[in-house]
Amino acid sequence: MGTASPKSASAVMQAESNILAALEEHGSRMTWPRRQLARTLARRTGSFSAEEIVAGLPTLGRATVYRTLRLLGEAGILCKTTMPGGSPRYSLDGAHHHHHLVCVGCERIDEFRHPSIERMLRAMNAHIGTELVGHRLELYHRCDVCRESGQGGEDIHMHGTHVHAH
Amino acid sequence: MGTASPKSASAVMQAESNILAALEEHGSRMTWPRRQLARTLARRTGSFSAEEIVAGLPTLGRATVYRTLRLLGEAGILCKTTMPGGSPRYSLDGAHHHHHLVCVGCERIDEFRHPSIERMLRAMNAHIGTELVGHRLELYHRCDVCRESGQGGEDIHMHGTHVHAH
DNA sequence: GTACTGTCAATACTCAGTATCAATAATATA
DNA sequence: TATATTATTGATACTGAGTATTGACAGTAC
Repeated sequence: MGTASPKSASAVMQAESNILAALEEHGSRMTWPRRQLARTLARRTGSFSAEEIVAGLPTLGRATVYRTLRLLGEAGILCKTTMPGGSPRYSLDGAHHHHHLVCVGCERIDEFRHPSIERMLRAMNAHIGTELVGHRLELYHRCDVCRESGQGGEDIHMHGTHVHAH
Repeated sequence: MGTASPKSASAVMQAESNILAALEEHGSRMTWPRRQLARTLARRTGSFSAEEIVAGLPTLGRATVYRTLRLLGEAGILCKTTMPGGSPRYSLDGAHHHHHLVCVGCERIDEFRHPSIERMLRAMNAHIGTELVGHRLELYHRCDVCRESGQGGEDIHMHGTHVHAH
């Protein structure tokens, strides 16, 4: 389900131009702060918090970082996901419609698609009598790396956040 | 899918003793603030925010309200759900394992279960190679009442929050 | 009734953003 | 190229949703 190793130089460049292209298509101006952000995000693997990005780019204003992250979300190239405990994490998006597989150990976020999900949604659409307008689905797991190394304690509090344990 | 009308007196009493029983079973002391909270929550229909409850019980401290809501979550009788825009809503829980159907108009939250969901989860468990530890699934819709009355604009921003439009 | 310990209210704090706004920079146009 | 237009920026203050702390107090066990 993808590697945990750092991105190759070409993958980083690819990611960077994807981000810039998304901004372009979204009709946004190409500014120095946005280029900085694109460079920084393109290098990242896994997920990250907004504050990590803020801290890594001290020359940019907090508001600018948050604004641009929102922009990239609207441009469809960045996703905001919620950890079981409730804290938000961002990750770069690849494909179109997908859901997130979140490791509760290392907070790595992978995308997945599966026909069983679409099938389930169709069944639900028929089951409830009304017009479905959206859905949110996240699966939490412990990835191979984390299981082997014992990362990410068992004491994930999932209560009160409507995350169901299996 | 349930009525939007206020609860009957007996339903309120039932809900209230359910809450108190859950606290009891959870090993918590029976105090005046908790009884107040139980009374208040039992009367509510639909979903509510923590601050609504705080405002409605000015004799209780903010922290007490939040603590007790968390407690009730742990006791398995209250669920915290997230609206598409990200704001949290609480609702009293009935059955055991269920998911939430959230109306984006009136913020009413209903519970549902459906075999297609469990089937989907089993399929996903087989599909990904790792140990699933939890999931979060919410379906957003516009309920009949809201559709007829045109409640809840079309301008629900779902971007950047990883809520997928249908 | 006394001790023990859970719970309380008040307060200050954190985290994750958003609103405001004057200054500035990117693009469009002449 | 110069100028006009408008988007964007960074600083700052603010909000919403909670959590941590603490000394006072109240439930329960004995």
